[in-house]
Amino acid sequence: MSIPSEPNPDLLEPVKVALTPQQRFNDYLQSRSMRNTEQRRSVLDCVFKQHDHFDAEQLLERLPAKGEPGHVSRPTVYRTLGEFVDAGLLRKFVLDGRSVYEHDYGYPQHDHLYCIKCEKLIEFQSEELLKLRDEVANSHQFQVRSHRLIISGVCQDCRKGRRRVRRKVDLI
Amino acid sequence: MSIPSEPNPDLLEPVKVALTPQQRFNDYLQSRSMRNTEQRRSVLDCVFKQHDHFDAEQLLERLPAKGEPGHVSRPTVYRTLGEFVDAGLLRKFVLDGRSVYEHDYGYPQHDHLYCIKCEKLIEFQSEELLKLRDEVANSHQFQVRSHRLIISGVCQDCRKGRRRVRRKVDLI
DNA sequence: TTGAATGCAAAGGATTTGCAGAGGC
DNA sequence: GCCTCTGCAAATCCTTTGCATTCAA
Repeated sequence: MSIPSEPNPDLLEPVKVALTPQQRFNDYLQSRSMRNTEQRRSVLDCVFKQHDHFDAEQLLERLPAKGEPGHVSRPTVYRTLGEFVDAGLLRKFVLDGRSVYEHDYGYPQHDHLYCIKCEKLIEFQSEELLKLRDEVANSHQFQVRSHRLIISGVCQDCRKGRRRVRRKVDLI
Repeated sequence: MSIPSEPNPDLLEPVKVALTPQQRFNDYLQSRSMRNTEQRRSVLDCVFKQHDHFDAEQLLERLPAKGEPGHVSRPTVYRTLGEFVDAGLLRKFVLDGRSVYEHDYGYPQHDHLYCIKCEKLIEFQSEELLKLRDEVANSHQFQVRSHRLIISGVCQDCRKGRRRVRRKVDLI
């Protein structure tokens, strides 16, 4: 399953979708006469096995090691992640100099709080923000395609916990 | 002068500040026993001569060429930009894989519309956004340090003008 | 069979670093 | 004079690319 069934207060409600990510990706491949390879299947399974944010490096560590079945090389991981973004399965954004990916398909639009101490990403949804975004765009005759809001600061846990680590430069 | 005096509808109203960027940077240097070098002066003048967004490459092109007085090497430009960010003179954010800088000192908080066609950045201010940001943070017991909102799309000029260029991946 | 996909090694672009010499204070 | 700064060259990090080989359809 692609969507965790355990209730988790940190996760937003999944959106109802007709197809599994696998089925949707198959459609995407067929529509472009691309091939359903073992590597693409392996990466897709790995990506949708857990719901979290990850970068290419983390995905590589999570995939089977070299020599194991299901192993995928670094260039292919990068290529495949780009395909998932194109296919609408993943969204990509940049944090601290590297690309971070998150589930898009079957998951609602949202934005993030980013803890500069523990680097945790906390998701939140805001209708109001969308309205505000569209109003601003309208007033500039600007046609919106997407937006990205990241609020940086210190999360609840890190405020309570050990002393705060000060960084020289914000990461966003 | 650091703040342009010509009225420009695309610029927000400058904030009243007691010191010039030069004076403020001198204070910063002295407070850290850092030195007021010709290179730092040259970069500072260049950066505050015009109000716009720029990256390290563009700044290098704008600075005097190698051999000319006021020339600054690439590593020093990078080092100096970091100091300006620390000193609160500049803000930095990442767009399309490179770091972009803009005036912070003497300039009000704002966010951006980003045209994915002509790569223009349009500034806007929204009290409402700040309120919304603080509400969201509050509800997560999150201590805000900063935020970054970029709305991507197509600007007025590019909508009217020539046909739109489609990109494979959004840049934010 | 045949074009698409993979893995390797190598390139790429932006940024950073080690270090010897230059230069503020 | 001391200690910071600079410039150079080289390294680093993340990501992409060229190309011969492998493989799905």
